[in-house]
Amino acid sequence: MGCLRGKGKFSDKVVSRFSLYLRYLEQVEGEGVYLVTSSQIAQALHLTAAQVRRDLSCLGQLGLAGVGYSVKKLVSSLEKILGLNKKWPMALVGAGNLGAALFSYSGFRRRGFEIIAIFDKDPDKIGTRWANVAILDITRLPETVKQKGIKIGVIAVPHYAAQEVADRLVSSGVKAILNFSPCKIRVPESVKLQDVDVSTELETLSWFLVQ
Amino acid sequence: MGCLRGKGKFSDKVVSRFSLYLRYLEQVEGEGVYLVTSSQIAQALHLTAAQVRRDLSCLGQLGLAGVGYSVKKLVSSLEKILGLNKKWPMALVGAGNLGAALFSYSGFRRRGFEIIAIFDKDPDKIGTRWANVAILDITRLPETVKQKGIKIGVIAVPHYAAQEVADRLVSSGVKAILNFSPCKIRVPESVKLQDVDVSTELETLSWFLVQ
DNA sequence: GTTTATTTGTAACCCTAAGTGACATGTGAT
DNA sequence: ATCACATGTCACTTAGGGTTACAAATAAAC
Repeated sequence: MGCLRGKGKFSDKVVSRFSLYLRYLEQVEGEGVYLVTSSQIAQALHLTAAQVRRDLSCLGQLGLAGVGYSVKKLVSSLEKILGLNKKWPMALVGAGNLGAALFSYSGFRRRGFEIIAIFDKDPDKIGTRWANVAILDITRLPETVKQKGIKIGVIAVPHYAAQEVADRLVSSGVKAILNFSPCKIRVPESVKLQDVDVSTELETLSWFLVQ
Repeated sequence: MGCLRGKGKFSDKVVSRFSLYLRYLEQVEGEGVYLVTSSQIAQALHLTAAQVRRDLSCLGQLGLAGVGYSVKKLVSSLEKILGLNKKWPMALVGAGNLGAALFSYSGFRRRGFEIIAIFDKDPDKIGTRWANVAILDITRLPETVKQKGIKIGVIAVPHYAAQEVADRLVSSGVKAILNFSPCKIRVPESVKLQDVDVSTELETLSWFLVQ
């Protein structure tokens, strides 16, 4: 099939491998490596060389036949296609245990992802602060999202509230949602939804163990 | 294809839908519903009725033609097949930010999953406690895992340490691993590995937004 | 008792997407 | 000029998931 050159939609699988390639390449770049071959990448990530080449061909003609790929070129191409050369302010909805966990996890920030607004509907929480981010009433979501140009929403509320929160986020203009609540929510085609369902992952493990 | 009856390995997709079915069924059970049809389940979870039936047929002949399924029966069958009628003590490796987030997230405990041992290699952390779980030196992992019969390990260390931690967990007798580090680790066939790669999920969102 | 309206369980089929193999093309070294 | 090597891509294979369709089973209606 190959990938449509330039712009276009490749599958989520390919995109998530981009993410892996980038991490590997940044690592070897840190070790002073300037050139890699598809086989080296493949071996490190447990893939086949052909697959690596086909994935990377989506980025354009970056490789040099008989030589390999410039690490620097690959890194910058991947960062660009993944949008990691930008800042991504995010809105977190749900200031419970899980929300706190996500907020305190600094792994986000490394790549330009930062929670700059927090919403809840518990009056006890509203008005308090985490670090220097105020927890606002959920009704303030639309204005805040619009004013700060937030494009990514993070849902960390109980399952019964998840769909309603998603609807609010969408109608406020959010274009991508990371959903940590353990339920299937519905969003329009134009909005990208990504689920992180740790409960289900754990239950899959548990299932495996009782077999 | 269908599912091998009684015991056997169905695909991860099916198992993760089991998890969804169970959540839905527990919800309607709480609303006092005793009987559901495959179409009702399908509608609630945005699936087709045929798929629901085929999934549920993996559990045995639980439905009654012309009537539907007993909610109670389904719930107990699903809990049994998912191993949720058991306690699952877990070992957490990595007492950093992410580890703390996971530990404090109480969503785990609801289903019998509980972190009862924490390991790190930072001398400043070793010896301190979170709630009433002591943080132990990573070298104490094998004995603890064996002694407490831990079957599930949770990896929350930086990527460069992940493979080594996985190897330690495996050689200590852990049979299932939940990996939060953003890298592909290798484990033997006999060990079940589940990845939760939030960074990659975020980067997928970011990619979508720049398209 | 018979018929009708449902609903399950499953066999057969379809179909897409994902990965692999293979090869022509291009590159640098000898 | 030749050789060894690596890329980019076409075509093929494959596996797996999902859907359609239907026979068997059940309950209600008449």
